[in-house]
Amino acid sequence: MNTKTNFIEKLRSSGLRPTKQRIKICEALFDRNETFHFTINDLAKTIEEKLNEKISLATVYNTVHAFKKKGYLKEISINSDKSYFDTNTSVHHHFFDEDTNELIDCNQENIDSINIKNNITGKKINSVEVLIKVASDYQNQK
Amino acid sequence: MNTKTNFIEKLRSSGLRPTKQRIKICEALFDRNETFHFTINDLAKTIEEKLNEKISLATVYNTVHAFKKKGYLKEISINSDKSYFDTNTSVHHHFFDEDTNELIDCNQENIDSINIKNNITGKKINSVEVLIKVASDYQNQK
DNA sequence: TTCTATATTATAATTATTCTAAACTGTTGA
DNA sequence: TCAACAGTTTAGAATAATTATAATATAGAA
Repeated sequence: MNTKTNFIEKLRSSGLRPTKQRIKICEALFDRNETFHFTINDLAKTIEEKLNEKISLATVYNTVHAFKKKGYLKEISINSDKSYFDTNTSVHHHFFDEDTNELIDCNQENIDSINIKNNITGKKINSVEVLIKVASDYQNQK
Repeated sequence: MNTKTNFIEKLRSSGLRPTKQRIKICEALFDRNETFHFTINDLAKTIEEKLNEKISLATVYNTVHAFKKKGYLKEISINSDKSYFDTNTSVHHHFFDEDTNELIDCNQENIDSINIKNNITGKKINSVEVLIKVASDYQNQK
C-alpha cells in the first residue's frame, strides 16, 4: 500500500527503524485529513479497538516520545494529570474546555499577532502560544 | 506578631478557619517581598526544613488547593509531570527557559492585551495565558 | 543465513495526587 | 467556660500516569 510505504520512508529518513508497531502508530496518527489531539491512553485504545492491534503501552510511550523528538508531534501545555499531544506541529493556540477536558485548536487568525516587548537577554524566542481556558457560563466555581 | 495576625485575618475573611497549619503555610508563601513559583513538594520541604514544622502532605495539598480557590495562588501551565503554583496572582504570562527549565514571570505590560475574536459558543473565558519558550541564541535544536 | 544493535513486551517500580476514616480543633452559643 | 459540632488534619491506602527493567524478538547489515 502506498501510505504504508510512505510511513516506512518517513521513519527511515529520520533514523527510526520502521517496525511493525511504529508503522501502525503512524497509521493511527497520520493517515487522516485533519490533525487532532490525543493522550497516550486514547492512542493505545484506538489502536486496539479500531485498528485491531495490541501494542504494549510501554511501546506506545516510547514511540510517541520518539515521534515528538523527531518533530512529528507536539506536546501541549495544560494543567492536567496527563500529557496531551498534537499532530499539528505548527505554532498555534488552544482552547481548553474545563468542563469536558477537551482541547480545541484556536487558529492563528483568531488572535492578533502577539508582540513581546522585552525578551530575556541573550535568548531567542522559540514559540509564543496562548492557552484559553473556558467553562460553562452558568458555572461559577471551579 | 503582626504578620501572623494579618494571616489569621486574611484566612478568616475569606471563610477559611485559621488553623495552625494554614498559618504556617501562609508564612512560607506570603511572608516575603517577592512572588515566586513552587511545587507542592518544594513547599512541604521548605516548611519542614526552614520553618521546622512537619505538616502532612495531604494537608499541604488541601491547603494549596483551598488557597488557589480563594485566589491566593495561581496554577501555571507548563509541560511537566507536576503542578507549579505562583504566588503572583495577577494576570501575567511566563517565559520558559528551555535551557535551564526555569519559569520566569512576564509582566502584563510586556504584552498588549489579547483579544479572542471568536470564543467557543456557550462558554466563558476563565483565563488567557501566554507561554513564551526561549532558548540560547546559538542553540538550534531542542 | 547469521549476527548485532535496537525495539518490544509484560511486569514491576516510581511519582504525583487523591481518598479514607479516625482523631483533632476552632468556633459558636448556652 | 465549656460542650457540641462542623470543618481540618493526619497517616496511610488507593489510584493513575509514566518510567524502568530485563527477557525476548526483530530489522538491517555483513
